[in-house]
Amino acid sequence: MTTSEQIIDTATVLLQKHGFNAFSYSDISKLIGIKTASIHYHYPSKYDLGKSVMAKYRIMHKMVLKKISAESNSPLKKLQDFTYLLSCTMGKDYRMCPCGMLTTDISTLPDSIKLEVQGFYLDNETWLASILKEGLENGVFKFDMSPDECAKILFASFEGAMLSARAFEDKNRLTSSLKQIIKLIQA
Amino acid sequence: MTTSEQIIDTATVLLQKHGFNAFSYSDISKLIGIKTASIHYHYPSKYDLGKSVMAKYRIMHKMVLKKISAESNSPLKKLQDFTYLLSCTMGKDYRMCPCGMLTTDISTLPDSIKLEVQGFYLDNETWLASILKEGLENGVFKFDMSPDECAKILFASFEGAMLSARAFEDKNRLTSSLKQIIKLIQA
DNA sequence: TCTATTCTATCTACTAGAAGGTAGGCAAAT
DNA sequence: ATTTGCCTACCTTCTAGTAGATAGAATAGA
Repeated sequence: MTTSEQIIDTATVLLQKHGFNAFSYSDISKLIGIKTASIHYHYPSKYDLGKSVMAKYRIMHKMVLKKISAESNSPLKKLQDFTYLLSCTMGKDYRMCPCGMLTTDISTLPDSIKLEVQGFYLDNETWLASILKEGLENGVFKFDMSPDECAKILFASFEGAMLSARAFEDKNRLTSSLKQIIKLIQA
Repeated sequence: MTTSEQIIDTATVLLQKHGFNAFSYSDISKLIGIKTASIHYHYPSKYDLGKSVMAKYRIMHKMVLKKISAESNSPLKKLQDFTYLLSCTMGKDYRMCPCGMLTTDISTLPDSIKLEVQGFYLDNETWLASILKEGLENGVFKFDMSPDECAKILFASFEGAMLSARAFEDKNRLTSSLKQIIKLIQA
């Protein structure tokens, strides 16, 4: 793995654990054994780093979504796979999804990062909407709104569930909430 | 208003707007025209301040919840009042609920604050559960889980909806999401 | 092929500013 | 006479970021 990849990956974890304004170049430097000046060489400003973190995260995330879509499962199973993905994201150290973290920090961030964050919301909402539409048509799901609207509240609910699990350091809060949310739209 | 109240109120807004690790005693001092040392007199450490912010917020919030409960409205109307309250919290400058902010920052905070944050979740979940139970019994609501479980996912969803509205700086995202979430549990 | 140059990735050393926090003084209120 | 509430002045540590040196790899020209 190249240094710049190591930097991105380390920054991603620190962002997920502590938030954008709670980690420093010094933290990264200690974790990967490199001087802060070297990090500035790869990512001149912290905002550059933040943008790159979200950009890479989006790409990786979209690949996983594609894989879930591609498998010949029922829409329900695909939705469950999605929530399982969130559960893995949180891991055992109560990491948030980076997008959730950056959303609280958003008033302190430049547009370059803001756009990546919004893009991540849209990536997920678009994907969820397609699954929901499929499930609505073949009678697996039932809801009294458009798939687009339902996708929005679903993704927001998932993010909120991660947040509350983090608050209590209780992963069961996440997994059980995710299950119950899905139940609300099951036919 | 006393100085310590002014400090709390200013810190509350800054917390809601930018997060715990993105405002300083200096920010507060500039806003209310007082030196940072004077803020330390009232709140020796930033953690003391953070705890007091959440404690006051909880008290005020519980008073509003009590008022909503007391009015002789249907459980549906009470739930709508609750979501209207969240909408007011967000205001026109996309403030998050302080509890949502502190939850992302939580890994950098002491137990004293953590407990207040968890308390805020429980305050809301308890209140929501009672409304949900009432509505379930008289047939206004319909969901296939316990009122406690439903309260958890409902509050998480609301927090998530605030988050997404903040990400897009779009209040309509909040209000419309809140409406649709309620729709999911309406009989 | 040998040499000169340029590029890459790191380092040391430094800066200016901001952070949270402390010590001690002072005037007004109790 | 003591407490309250604010002040000035200061401290230490951390922050993001810069300048300039260096060693090695890649590249280009003779």
